[in-house]
Amino acid sequence: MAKKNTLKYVILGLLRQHDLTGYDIKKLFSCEIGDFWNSKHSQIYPELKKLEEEHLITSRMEISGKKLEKTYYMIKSAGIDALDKWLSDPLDEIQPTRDDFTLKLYFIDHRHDQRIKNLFSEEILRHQKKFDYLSARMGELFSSRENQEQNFGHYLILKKAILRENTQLKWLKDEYRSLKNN
Amino acid sequence: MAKKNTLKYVILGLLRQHDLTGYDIKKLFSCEIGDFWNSKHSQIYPELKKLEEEHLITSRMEISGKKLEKTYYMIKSAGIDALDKWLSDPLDEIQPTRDDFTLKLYFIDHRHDQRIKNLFSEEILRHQKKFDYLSARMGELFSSRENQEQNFGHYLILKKAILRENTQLKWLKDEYRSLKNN
DNA sequence: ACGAGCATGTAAGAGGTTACATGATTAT
DNA sequence: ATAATCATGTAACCTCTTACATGCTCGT
Repeated sequence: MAKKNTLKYVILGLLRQHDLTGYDIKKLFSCEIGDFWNSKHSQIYPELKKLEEEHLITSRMEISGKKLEKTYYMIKSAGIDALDKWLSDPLDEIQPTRDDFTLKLYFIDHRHDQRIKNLFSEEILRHQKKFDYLSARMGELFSSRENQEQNFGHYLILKKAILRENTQLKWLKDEYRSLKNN
Repeated sequence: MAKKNTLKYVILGLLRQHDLTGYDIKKLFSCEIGDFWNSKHSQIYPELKKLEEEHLITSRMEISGKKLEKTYYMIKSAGIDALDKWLSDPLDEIQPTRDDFTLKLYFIDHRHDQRIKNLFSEEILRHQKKFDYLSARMGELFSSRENQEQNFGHYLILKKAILRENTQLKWLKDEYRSLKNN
């Protein structure tokens, strides 16, 4: 997973839409963007400084209240170029999921091992929660046809994520049911 | 992704099935296990030594041919205990996919951007290849009911992976078609 | 006044990739 | 013979998480 600096392009992509502070970027990762990317603030702030040194973005200071300094970052044309270049690069190899449900399940050999049922019930809860969240966001963001056209990529990936969760939940529930009928 | 040392448990899980060399483990990551885990040999060999120092595994030497030394690792009972404990631990939070197709798509706003079509056609090829591979493995490994029962977890995760690829491919092809009808 | 959240940063160390390195075996 | 693959290892470097650290603002 190391060595690609994808965070760089995630930041550039977000900054192309709006000027943002590091804190704003962090918050975006806890909403539906969190479905496909996440980074801690301790990684975001240094990366922003690095991008500024590379002249891909600039910053401006704003004072909020009496003295709280907020640093807004803005993309520069070199940043847009770098982003566009990345978007046109061929895709990498598909990465392994590294999902711990799958991993653990793989190492349980016997159908009647109780731990399989435990894994499934935990996994169903996790994915139900995610499915509900994503569905709600779809309603909030893209109930109008206009919004779908305006942020078409975002609309597509949200649709894809919901389909994924839906399919997986259905499968999990089916298998869980047949596990109970031993 | 840092900080969980999942590789440790992957290795323990594999060694519980058979004694293996580091090279064997690496090879397993390029077959269907690669769908959910991968590590380079430069990470595997040191990890094996670390696990041996922790007394979770031991090793034995074998000579292949005239002088090629192969180090087979074997799991110890402390290793089995560690593995079992991990299997019973609650699952982590769902991790973001960090998949670059999704990421790139998110940053393309306009329906008519040519790059969307490029992304989809690349992605379709990637997943078609994966789907074909996984389906073939399913046929090889689990055509008999007996094998399904013997490695039940493996059977389930392979089934899950195939369902995932199938659903995704269908979605990709549908969207691709409607993109072409602008 | 106080607590929740806003806002930004650094340091240490674990996890992971790339590149460098070497030598043996097997199939053609 | 020679190329592909078997087999093992280290060093440098990047990515990412965890933990430590600090101060401000807004709502109640």
